Amino acid sequence: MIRGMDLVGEARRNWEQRGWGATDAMAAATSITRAHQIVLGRINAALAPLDLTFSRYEALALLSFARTGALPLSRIGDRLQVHPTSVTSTIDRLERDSLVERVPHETDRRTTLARITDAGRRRLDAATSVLESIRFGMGELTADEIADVTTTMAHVRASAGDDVSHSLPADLRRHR
Amino acid sequence: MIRGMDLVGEARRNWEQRGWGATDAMAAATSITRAHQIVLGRINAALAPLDLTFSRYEALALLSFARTGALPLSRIGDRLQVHPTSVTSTIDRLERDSLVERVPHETDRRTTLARITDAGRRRLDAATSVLESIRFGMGELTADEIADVTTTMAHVRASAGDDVSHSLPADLRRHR
DNA sequence: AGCAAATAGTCGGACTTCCAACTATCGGAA
DNA sequence: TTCCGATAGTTGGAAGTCCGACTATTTGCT
Repeated sequence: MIRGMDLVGEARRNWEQRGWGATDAMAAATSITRAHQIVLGRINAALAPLDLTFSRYEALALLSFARTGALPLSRIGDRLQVHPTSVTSTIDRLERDSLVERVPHETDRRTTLARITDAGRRRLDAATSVLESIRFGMGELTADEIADVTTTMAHVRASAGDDVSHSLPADLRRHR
Repeated sequence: MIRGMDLVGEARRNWEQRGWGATDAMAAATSITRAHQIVLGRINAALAPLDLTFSRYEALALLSFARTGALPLSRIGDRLQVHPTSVTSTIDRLERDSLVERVPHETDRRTTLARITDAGRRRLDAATSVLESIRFGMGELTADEIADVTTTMAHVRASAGDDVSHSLPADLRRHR
């Protein structure tokens, strides 16, 4: 499928022609943007039939990992690195579909917990199967190329203060 | 700045613990998402004082590269790989600030051209300086790491049919 | 104890992006 | 020449993200 001219190459050409700087950084940023668009698009397209989006899927998965199946909204925001208001709207949407429910915190009356429901767990399992089958949008990349993506993005993430010590595939972690 | 636990590593741990598959692909997709969030966040923060966003900046830059400073909206959508409605809203916003103006096509009455104004060019130049100074959100990455980002993302883009033949930094293109 | 600072969540607003549907126009084939 | 399908752009609606502001609670320092 020939879907497009070389967006990044085109930008690079124009950039150099105009004598602007930081060309390689521009190309890198543009590449990340485009790759993100591709991967997210594939994932969301695959999840659409299940009436889920990637962000809602992520929240659902996070809750499913909690021992009690519930977490304070603030912890969801921390883990997913999104703004508190984004968590509110994500949980609103999940709650509307009865995949999650809000329950008050036992002792701290400020906090609200989101708890995954049985329907939520079923939906999550179905969604996970779908995402596994499309390899989370990574297309036809080889295992090495996929490992490369994680490694390279770890550099970017590290530059923003993210801990990346356990991000890499097991093989890489062992050999380096 | 210690800004976060290892989001990807945490996901990976939970994944394996649950016996789910495609773990490396999941980690890669999550890594791209997070890296994109970081880079875009830095870029938009840097552009905010100029009352621009990255998408509006991209449109402005694209127009500035056209000989006449004008392009049909549809061509903007093609080049930037966004939906026609996104172009409409982006150009609406730029036009509101008089950085761009809509002009009718000479012969085809269906098409509308967006033309960058002098104010638009001035704003673009200022924005470009700012983005160069923050290296397009690539943080403290070395030149090699930045080149790596473009190369690795090219694999992902190629898997979606993107032409990536001119995307890589000049050095790499020559040696491969 | 008492009050200021920090924390938790929500609301309204701005922006971007996509989809579906609709209008207008162009263009090629019968 | 006519007509139907393709193309161009807009509008309305749904989602997601962030910010600023605001309420309610909790915590900690004096």
